Formats: sequence, structure tokens, C-alpha cells
Amino acid sequence: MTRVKMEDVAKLAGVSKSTVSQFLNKRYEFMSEETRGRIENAIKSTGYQPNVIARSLKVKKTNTIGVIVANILHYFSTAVSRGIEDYCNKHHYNVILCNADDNPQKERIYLEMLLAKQVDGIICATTGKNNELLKDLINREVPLVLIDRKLAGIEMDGVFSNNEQGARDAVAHLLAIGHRRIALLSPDLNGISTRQGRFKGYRQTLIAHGLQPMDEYIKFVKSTAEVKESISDLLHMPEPPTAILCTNDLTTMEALHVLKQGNVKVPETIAIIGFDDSPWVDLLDPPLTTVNQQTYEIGLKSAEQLLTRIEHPQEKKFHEQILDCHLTVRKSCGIKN
Amino acid sequence: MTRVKMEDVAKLAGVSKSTVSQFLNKRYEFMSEETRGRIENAIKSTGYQPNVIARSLKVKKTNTIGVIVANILHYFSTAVSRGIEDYCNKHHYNVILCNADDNPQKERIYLEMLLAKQVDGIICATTGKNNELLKDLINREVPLVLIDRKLAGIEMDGVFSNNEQGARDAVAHLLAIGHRRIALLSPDLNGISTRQGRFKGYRQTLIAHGLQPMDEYIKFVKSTAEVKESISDLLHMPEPPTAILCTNDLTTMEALHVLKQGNVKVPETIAIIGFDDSPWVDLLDPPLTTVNQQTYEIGLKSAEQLLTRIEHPQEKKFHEQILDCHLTVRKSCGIKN
DNA sequence: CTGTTAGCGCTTTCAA
DNA sequence: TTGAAAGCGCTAACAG
Repeated sequence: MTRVKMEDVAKLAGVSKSTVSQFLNKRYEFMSEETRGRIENAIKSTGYQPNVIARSLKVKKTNTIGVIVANILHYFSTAVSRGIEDYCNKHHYNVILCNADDNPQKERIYLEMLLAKQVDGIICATTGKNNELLKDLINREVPLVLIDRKLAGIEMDGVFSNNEQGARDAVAHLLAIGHRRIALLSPDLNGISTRQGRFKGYRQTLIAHGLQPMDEYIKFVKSTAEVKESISDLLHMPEPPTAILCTNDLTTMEALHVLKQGNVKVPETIAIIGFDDSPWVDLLDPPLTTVNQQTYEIGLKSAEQLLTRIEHPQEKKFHEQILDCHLTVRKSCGIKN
Repeated sequence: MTRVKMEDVAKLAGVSKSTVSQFLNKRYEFMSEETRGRIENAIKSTGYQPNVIARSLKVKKTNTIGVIVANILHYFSTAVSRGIEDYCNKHHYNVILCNADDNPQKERIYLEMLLAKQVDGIICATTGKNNELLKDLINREVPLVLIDRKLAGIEMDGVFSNNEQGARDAVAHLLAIGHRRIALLSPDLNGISTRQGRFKGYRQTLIAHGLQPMDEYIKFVKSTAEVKESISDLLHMPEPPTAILCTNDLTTMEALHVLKQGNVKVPETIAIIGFDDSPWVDLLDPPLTTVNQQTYEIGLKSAEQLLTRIEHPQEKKFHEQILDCHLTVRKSCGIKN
């Protein structure tokens, strides 16, 4: 592949390797116009491209960060990674994007791969099942920032959504337009902070409005198959809920599927709020009211934080950023009052 | 970060670096059970992790491939990259995923970055605006396989969809259910093979059925804004089309948007067929009939091809794979006959 | 069966 | 203003 190396251009330019190196690193200060020109030409005519791997080995810096997303099929993940990428590109870092696929095993393998590749730092939306490893990285002062999901009891840099507030706003909206029997459809909590936060926001808001959260209205599902069951349960209760808050996009999608199949009218029979935007939600019938995270900003800010951490790996103070969610009201909740 | 190096574990195990290296590369043949055990322990107790960058420099192989997708926000791109990733993981390759963002400039920068990083090969969904560079890579025997878009007049490995066939099937379907005035809504051809193929399939099929393709029914748009205009044009013709074939997902989405805003009934007033599945199309009202590419398979096969190319960089025969598209009939075309 | 040695391609003192 | 030399962490003959 890349045959030509620094020595070749040095020879051609009639200078030494080190001079070429100086040139490449833009340390022109002590270089004559002439040598400079000769080197430039030599590079052009040979088509020389530096081998960053050799460079990295020497300078112990790869200018590359690793990003582990939970599941690249989620719009959330791609949007976040765009933010990260934009920030990194601007600051001359490359990113290696890894898809953990909601699989702790894969997450672990990727973490190790990234370390082996000597990345300068890692942004990770963790599955929550590799806490020891993550903690160990912190101890070893590997620059690391968490996104999306936070780890209980571990101090780390991170940028997260305010999931409680997001759920609160959603429920408050439902209450405001007249709903009283509000159900929650969530993937199994599984110790995952985002889900817990949303659950908590849901409960709090009901209680704050003098309503008692009812266990029968709260459905935790382990698979999409269970969504069908849960929805059916809800609809067949003596007092069925008039609204469902779905706390992630896959459950939302599945719920809408099921409702559609069963010819259940949204929002007339049941109102729906989902989490996370996607370009499609506007096109649904009715357009879906959603709680939106600041996905792109999460990407931007996490990258920013990681790069500052890379510059101060020893810094003992960790920095946590919480970004508010924003409720986008469309038509899937109707207007009840 | 990773402080401990091979020498450290060698010392601890009381052997030389090379023996440790042998061990790591699983060349146990000539190694006593005992040394092996000692090395194992030393590695465990030091938490040693090999530096693949140093290794790569030496062996001139990174076991990493680069993937450049056109736009990561498209479901097509993520699905393809999943296929690539699955195949590569199984074969112990890592992938660096890059998002060209439909921007030739970015594509070029990424290509250069990947080369600088000494990737073993590249899979690229090219913008079609870097042909010289790409051709040059082939000349330099850089393993390269194209996906999605092929380059006219350049021989290369590649795996593509049979876009003509996809469009043909779509139009044939529309004809079969009684449509005669069929419009095409496509992004500007711009020399892009996929779009050309779909356009060609559209024309051919009309002609094959004795219908004359009409220029007024064929809309090439440069932006989403133009979609609105085009749709409006179509609807206000004296003889408006009864169906529109949209040749990519963004135009489809925008078209649906516009129709929805204008309260135009699909499929009663106008039938719609889109390209490319996404988890949402089932939920639309009506569910969207789409021409689907074998996205995951494109990923799988391109990765497979790249790895074989990596093993035979000199092979002069290029291999091109064309995968059929599949029409998924839902409800957005109605049944006219 | 294991150790010595010579690099991979680049950067970086330090000396000239 | 430029060059020589050492070395980043690892591998692969080759020798023993």
C-alpha cells in the first residue's frame, strides 16, 4: 500500500528525515524557504502520506477516540454520534464508532479493543453491566465520559438527559389535558438509570397531583412480545387507562403497532406519548407527541468534555452535565378538556 | 494509561520478550507447559494489554477496515454497517465507521484519514465525486470495495442493489393494480448510479407496457423544498398522476409530509411507493409500500469480498455482485382493479 | 524450547 | 538551520 516513507522524501529533497518531520509538524521557524520548497515538492511528487501509526507509537497519542453506542439502530445513537463526530472533526480527532448492540459482552470487547488501539479516550453509553471494568478505567485515568446512562455510585464525567423532568413534563401534559388514568410502558428497569428516571418522574408527577400510581397501570416489558400482552391487559381492565407513556422508541413503535392491529383509536380510545424523535413521527397518524432529548447536544458536549479530560487526565473533579428534555406536542394525546 | 508492556511481563515471568510474544500469538508448539503458565500468571497479575499499534507497525497489518457510508441518518447506512460489522467481528477485524454526510469533501478527508491509519481495506459508498482518488487507490492496490453506488467505467469490486429491477417491480406493481399515470420523484440524478438505475427501470417498464414516459411526470429535485413544489405541480396538472414512485427515503418522507399537510388522500387520490424500509413504514397510515434493498446482506457480502481482496490484493479480476430488491406491498397504492 | 537481534516509520533531543 | 542517533512496543528470523 503506502510504499513511500519519510526517508524517501528526505532523500529526494536532499535533507534528513528529521527535517522532513519538522516540516510535517509545521515547525518552519528555523527552516529556510528553500528547503521548505524542496520538501514540499518531494512530498507532492512522491505522493507521500505519513503513517500515523508509526507516529502514534512514538508520541503516545492517537488523536482518536472511541465511541460505544447502545444500539446504532436507534435514532438516538446516530444523532448523538453525529454530534460527537462534528465536534471531534473540528478538533482534529478521529472517532471509532462501536455498536454494543445492547450487549454487555460486546461492550466489554469493544472497550478492550479500543484500549488496545490506544485511543486517547472513550465515550460510552454503557449497558450498565460492566461497572467494574469502567471503574477500573477511571482508576487507570483513562479519559472516559459516559452518556445517556449513568452509573449509580460511581463518580465519572458524563452528560445525560434529565429523564425525570422529561417524564414529568409528559405526565403533566397528559394531566393538563384531562387524562387521569395514565399508564406507563417501559422496558424492564434492569438498573438502567434512564428508565429509572423516567419511571420516577412518572410516579412523582402523579403523586404531586394527588393521584395514586397504580401497579396495574405500570408495565415493565422484557421483549416486544410482551408489549402486545401488556397493551391487551391494559385495554381489558375494568377501568382502562386513557393514556400511555412509552419510555423508549422501540416500545413506542411496538405499542403503536399493536394498537393499529387492534384498530384501537389514538388518541380517542387511548393517548400515547413516546420518547425520542425520529424523522418519521411527524408522519404517523396521528403525529406522535414525544419527549425529546437533546441528542445532538449530548454528542457535542460529551465530546467537548472528553477532550478537556484528555488534556487533564489527572483532574480529580468529575463533571456531570444534565440536559433538559423537551416535550413536542403533536396529536397523539388529543385534547380532553 | 496502559503502562505495563511486554518487557514487564517478560521480566516477571522470568523469560524474554520474544517468548511472551510467542505466547500472545498462540505459538505454543515449542513452549513448555511451565513457561506458559508463568507467562499466563504474569499477564494476569500485571493486567497487561498488548499495544496493537506497535504490533501493527511491525507486521504492517492493522486488522482494521474503514467503512464510509453516505449518510448515517439513513436507515440504509446503519443496516449495511451492521452487516459489515457482524462479518468483520466474526473474522477478527475491527471497523472504523465514517459518515461522509453526502459530502465529497468529507469523503475525501475520510479516505485519506483511513489510509493514514493504515487500514487493511476500505468499503465505500461513494458520493461519486472522488473518482480519481478511488481509481488511484485501485492502482495502488489498496483493497477497496464499493457499495450502493457504482462508478461508470471504473473496474472495481463492489456489491450493489439491482436498482433497475427494483424500480421495474414497483412500476409493474402499479400498472398491475390499474395505475396508468405514474410519476417519478427522484433526487437529482447527478451521475449517481442508483438513481440512474431506478430512473431507467421506471422508464423501461412504462415503455414495455406501451406507455410513453412523460417529462411532466418526472421530477428531479435538488432539495426537500423542491419536493413540495414538485408535488404541487403534479397535483395541479390537467391529468395528474395517480401514483408516484419516490426513489429514496428522504424524498419519500418529504412527499408524505407534503401530502399530509395538503390533506391529499393516499392512496385514493395518489398512490405512493418508496424505496428502503425503516421500522416506521409499517406504522404509517396507510402503511407504505416499499422497494427494499437487501441492506444487511450488502453489508455482509461487501465485507466478505473485502476480506478476500485483502488476501489477494494483486488479483486482477474484479468481482461485482448485484443483489435483487424486493417489493413489499402494504397499503399505500390501494387496489385499483 | 528460549533468547538475541534487528528493525517497522516516525519524533525528538542534542550536537554541529 | 539541519542531521545523527536513540527509541516508542512489538515481531520474527536465527542462533543456541
